[in-house]
Amino acid sequence: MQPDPTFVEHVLSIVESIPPGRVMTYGDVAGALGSRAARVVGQVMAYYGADVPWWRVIRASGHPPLGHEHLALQHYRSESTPLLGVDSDAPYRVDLRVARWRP
DNA sequence: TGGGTGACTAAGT
DNA sequence: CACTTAGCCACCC
Repeated sequence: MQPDPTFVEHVLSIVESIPPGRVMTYGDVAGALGSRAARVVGQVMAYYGADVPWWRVIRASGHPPLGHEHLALQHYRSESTPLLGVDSDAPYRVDLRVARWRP
């Protein structure tokens, strides 16, 4: 059961176009497709994101996908992605003001 | 055809 | 700054 690949292909294409050290929000990816289906982008990532740098796609709040915070953090430190709150015990978050990628 | 779902977002408390 | 509410849209049964 394969959904229409058009939407998925576009999502994956955009995610792959995000350079290291930069991130995009789900809403931005959806907007790049001319749609507002931010939630669908998340669903696509959950199922097809295995082969793309999914950690470069985060929420508008700067928090990484739930359940993958630790794994995402490893990638962020590896790519020198701007992080906030990493110095404290509280959950970290990406500095969208700097790391947000604008095509 | 219709209703439920979710790796979301923006606005209000 | 953290939690709640309503609105969204494509996918699935």
